[in-house]
Amino acid sequence: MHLPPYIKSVANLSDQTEEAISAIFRRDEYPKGHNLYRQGEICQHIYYIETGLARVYYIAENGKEITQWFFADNNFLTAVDSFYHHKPTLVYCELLEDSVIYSLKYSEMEAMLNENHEMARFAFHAVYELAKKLAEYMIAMKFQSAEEKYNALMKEYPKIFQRAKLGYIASFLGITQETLSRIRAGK
Amino acid sequence: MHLPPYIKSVANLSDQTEEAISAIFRRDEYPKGHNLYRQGEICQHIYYIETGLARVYYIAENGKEITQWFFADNNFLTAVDSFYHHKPTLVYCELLEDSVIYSLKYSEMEAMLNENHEMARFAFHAVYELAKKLAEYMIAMKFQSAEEKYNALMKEYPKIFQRAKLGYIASFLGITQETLSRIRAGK
DNA sequence: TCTATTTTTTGATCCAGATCAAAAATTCTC
DNA sequence: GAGAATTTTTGATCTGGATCAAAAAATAGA
Repeated sequence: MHLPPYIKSVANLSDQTEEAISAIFRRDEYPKGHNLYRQGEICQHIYYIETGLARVYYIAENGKEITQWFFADNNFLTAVDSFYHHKPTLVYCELLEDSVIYSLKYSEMEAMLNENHEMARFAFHAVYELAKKLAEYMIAMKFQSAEEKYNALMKEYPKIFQRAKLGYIASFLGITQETLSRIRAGK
Repeated sequence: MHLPPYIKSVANLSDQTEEAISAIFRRDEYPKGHNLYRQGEICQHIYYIETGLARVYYIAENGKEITQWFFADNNFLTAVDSFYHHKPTLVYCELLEDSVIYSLKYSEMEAMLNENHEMARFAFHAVYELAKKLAEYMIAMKFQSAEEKYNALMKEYPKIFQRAKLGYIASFLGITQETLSRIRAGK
């Protein structure tokens, strides 16, 4: 993997550390439909999506799949609590496209954390990226009408409609697929 | 400040580092109504609430205050993006009770990050706590009826009704105050 | 290319919760 | 402790979006 340049600079990493971090990431190509992790499993890795699209979802009490969010190219991704505390995760993560995924095992990261403080700074950054995304999403989604949410998503990430199916996007927005379909048709 | 014991152990900090971290936190007592930060400002600190209650909110387009979330005793709190990237924050943070607040300036933390890798691990942990809280909240709030959200909040944090006013709690839950009042009355 | 399967759209109905308005209760302030 | 200000409750009405059902369109498999 090559670390996104802005991380290197913001986290103030030396060339050497960047090299070390890049080296312990493992590169994989997975097909569409592959699960990075499943509910009940312990998520042992932090992932970085070079290309592709992942969907994080959970199963509600009524049995429906509710999309929690999407992660596209150049994003870090993990089941935060599971990863950090080695507890079973509540959510699934499924790839919606053939994807190139870099992964870093927690145990290896921890080992480097102990001997290299720049590595800790990197870890800080990766979790920060997740937290930021969550906070933005929360503000965006609360108290907006279905149509406003749709417009916000279109503005921020119009390609999502070519990359994920309607039902997934609808549950991400917290509305039904039928409503999303109607909004899109402009009625 | 005394660091919560579980952080010391999970983040695997030495007594010495715990001491150092505790030492650079500043202790303040603020009255109810004080703002830890305001929209448009750069949030320069990471806060830890020893006792008290804070409300993070933003102003929607219609001028209404929308509560994003609450932070009570023994929680870390900051405007993630602003803190990390020194950008103006979009939200306000207001104390709803007289509170004892510990704060740590980013610049000081950064300095320690450079000379002490355990400090970086602590920073990682603090941001992790925020991310976890966000993720849990998101799952809890999506696709639940007003009453389910109310029940979930009551279960998780019943004291909130003695500590924050109804309107704040309602906008936290994404419903109106009137609806919350009716649910509470059991109709 | 034809068929089967999945996904999206459209239609009709209905209800949870919003909105607007005003009364009741609680909390400040001097 | 009386009056003012704030907060909560209650009432009446209305609507955005859910639900259920089925047709149309798109995609995939052989």
